[in-house]
Amino acid sequence: MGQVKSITKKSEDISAWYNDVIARAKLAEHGPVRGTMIFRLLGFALWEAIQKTLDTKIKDLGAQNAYFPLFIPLSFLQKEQSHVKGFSPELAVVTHGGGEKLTEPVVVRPTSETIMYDAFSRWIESFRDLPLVINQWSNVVRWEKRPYMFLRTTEFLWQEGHSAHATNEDAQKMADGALKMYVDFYQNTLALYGYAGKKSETEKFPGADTTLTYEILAPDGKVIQACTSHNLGQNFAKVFKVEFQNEQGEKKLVWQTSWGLTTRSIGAVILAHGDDNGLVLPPQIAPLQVVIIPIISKGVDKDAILKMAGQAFGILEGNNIKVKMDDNDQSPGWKFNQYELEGVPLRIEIGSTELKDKSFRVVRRDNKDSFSFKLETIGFEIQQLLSTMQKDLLAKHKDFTLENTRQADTYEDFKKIMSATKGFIEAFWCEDASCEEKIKSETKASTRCFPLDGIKVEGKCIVCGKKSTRRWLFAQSY
RNA sequence: CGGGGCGUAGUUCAUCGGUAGAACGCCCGCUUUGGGAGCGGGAAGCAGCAGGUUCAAUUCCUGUCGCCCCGACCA
Repeated sequence: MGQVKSITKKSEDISAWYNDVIARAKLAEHGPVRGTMIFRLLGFALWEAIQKTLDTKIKDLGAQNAYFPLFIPLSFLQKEQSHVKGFSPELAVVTHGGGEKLTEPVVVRPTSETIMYDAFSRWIESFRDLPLVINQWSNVVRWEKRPYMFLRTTEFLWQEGHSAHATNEDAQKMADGALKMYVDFYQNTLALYGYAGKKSETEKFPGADTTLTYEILAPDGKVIQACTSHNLGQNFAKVFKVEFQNEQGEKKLVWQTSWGLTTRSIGAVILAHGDDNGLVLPPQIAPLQVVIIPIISKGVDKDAILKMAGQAFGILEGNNIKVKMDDNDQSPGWKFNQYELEGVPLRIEIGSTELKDKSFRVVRRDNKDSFSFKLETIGFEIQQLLSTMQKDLLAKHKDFTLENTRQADTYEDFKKIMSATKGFIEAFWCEDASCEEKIKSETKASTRCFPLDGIKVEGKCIVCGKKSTRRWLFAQSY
């Protein structure tokens, strides 16, 4: 029996488990420069699947794709004060090019508001040019002090949507719409439950009036900011002079939004759904949904088994299911482990037993439930099972999230929860930055958001006791 | 930038003053195939880099670079 080092148990050390899964499932590896990441085949296939689904939704929102340059003049970033203040600590700055010192340093984009809106100011002239909704798929660089695979890398891939509108109401609708799109995507495609809400003043995007977010809970009780959607107001419009003439012929500044989702989403999927055997992929984004494993032992009709496997393959492929037949000569046990590691949602086994009663043994990746299907119905049954599994994964993550969302009415309770189970805490906060800072430095928990569906109630700030009108969500973040 | 750890085969590590070894992986052959199969053969290394000590350095010392983990920053 060959010895294969198994991955660290998720419950033992989630960080080691996470790194093991990424390495063993060949999702990614570290690049030679700190904080950079090589997306290997499976890791990039996941990103492609995300892109494919999300790109359609983005276009349904009314956006069109474009591409803006990687290099931005430093002066562009400096135009919006809070923007440059927010980003300057993590900028990669190019000072030399072609062997010569550049007259003006250029930065590698940390985000593209500035370079896009410089162009917008030329593109937009009339109210007839509005709304302008542009999306770009790109990489950005933010020099991270403490990188972490997928969740926090110096270079990451994302989509960034940017829009300009005639009114603040239109801009807010856009920001709301983008967030709704992300929530739908996370829940129905990535099977990840979370809280949608508004960021606090200190947590919002540098340069935004308001920032919307979707916050996802990982198994260790820490929280992942899964996306952002900003109402930028006229902050950038002012400095980049993005103006239009309205019906009355008056010059007006546009109202803008920007919104993004990154490769961090892959990290969230790994963390939330994975188990001791490796990845568990929601069927909707699994690059491979079903693997067929013929099991050929001596004394059985190999050709008959392969024929059966081929029939199932044909039917599934005809049903647009992403299916693969693995008739390589590794042992069945090796294959079982391998595909479980890679998170393939369903596996079909065909051996002597199945050949005898003309059935297919089907095993679910997430809970190991097994089924026996006949050839006549296998297409339908597998379709059903994939959709059931998709829903079950979301339900499971929702249950987990709700179980780990607690209310704390005193700072003592708050501290207790944060040092024990962690997770989300709903607590009253006066919305004063100093109380927020105190909580953060003492408990590592920051405000994650004020939930969109949060209700207004009377309460007292858990730190200072001042009047508060609503409960905010707090958590430690990744 | 603070605290800790580590740089040796593709990977994970062992060796320890006398210039290298295991496991897994990989390649070839035969035998196998219901939870990481067996046997035989094989390829694979300027021991991160630069100095120093020494007859001799992967090993000891100094420096340097890089990476990983833990804190402050962040999608």
